[in-house]
Amino acid sequence: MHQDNDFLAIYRVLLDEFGHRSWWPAETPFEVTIGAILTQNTNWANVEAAIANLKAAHCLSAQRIVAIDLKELQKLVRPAGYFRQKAKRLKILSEWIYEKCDDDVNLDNLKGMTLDFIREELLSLKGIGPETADSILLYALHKPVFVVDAYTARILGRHGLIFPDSGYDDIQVEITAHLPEDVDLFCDFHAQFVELGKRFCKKNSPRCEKCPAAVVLGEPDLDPLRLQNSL
DNA sequence: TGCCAGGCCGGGT
DNA sequence: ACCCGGCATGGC
Repeated sequence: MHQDNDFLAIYRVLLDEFGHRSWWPAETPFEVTIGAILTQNTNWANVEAAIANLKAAHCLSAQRIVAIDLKELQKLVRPAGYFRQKAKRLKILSEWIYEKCDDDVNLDNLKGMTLDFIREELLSLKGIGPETADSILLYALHKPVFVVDAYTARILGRHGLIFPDSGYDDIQVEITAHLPEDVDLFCDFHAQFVELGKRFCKKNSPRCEKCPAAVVLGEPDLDPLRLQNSL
């Protein structure tokens, strides 16, 4: 389907194009987890406004999220959209964290647990799916999981590096099978995908003009029928 | 103005 | 096992 080093080749091109992203804007592991919920299907600029509200209300710890009145929490996270759902999801996640962690901001107890255990626990919580769980695992707890998001799937799909009907787990397996298990690489590579997506691979853009990935992958093939036939 | 953004859930086939 | 509607705000 592709050369074994395609993914690393893409990474090198993106790294050269955008530089190290040293990504996920947050000051603490708990703030990462908050952001992972708030950014679900939502522009990061809106998430920033919600986090600023939470910060002003001193709600950037699990204990404070657990304690705050639900209606008040809804008001704080409103700019992030889906505010009723997200307020509930923040409560559920914070209750789980508060029960597991002595330090409800740095989450050191979680860092000592195995990746698979935490992932299963997170996925059992209502409102946490694979991407949110993996974002927490990678960016808050520094566990080696590759985060697959809409940009990643779209970019790889348009370049024919994954099958059109690939699901989240399929894509994750495909990527990690061709990369060294390296937390820093996983962090930066995912950030590069997002940067590339924002600039060149939006949902309804008919063609990725000047897409840097085309240097190693060739021109993107956006015709679904042709793509189907070629696989 | 409508479309999109760093998803996930629940109910129906 | 898929497919789909609902969830919601703010920026271009």
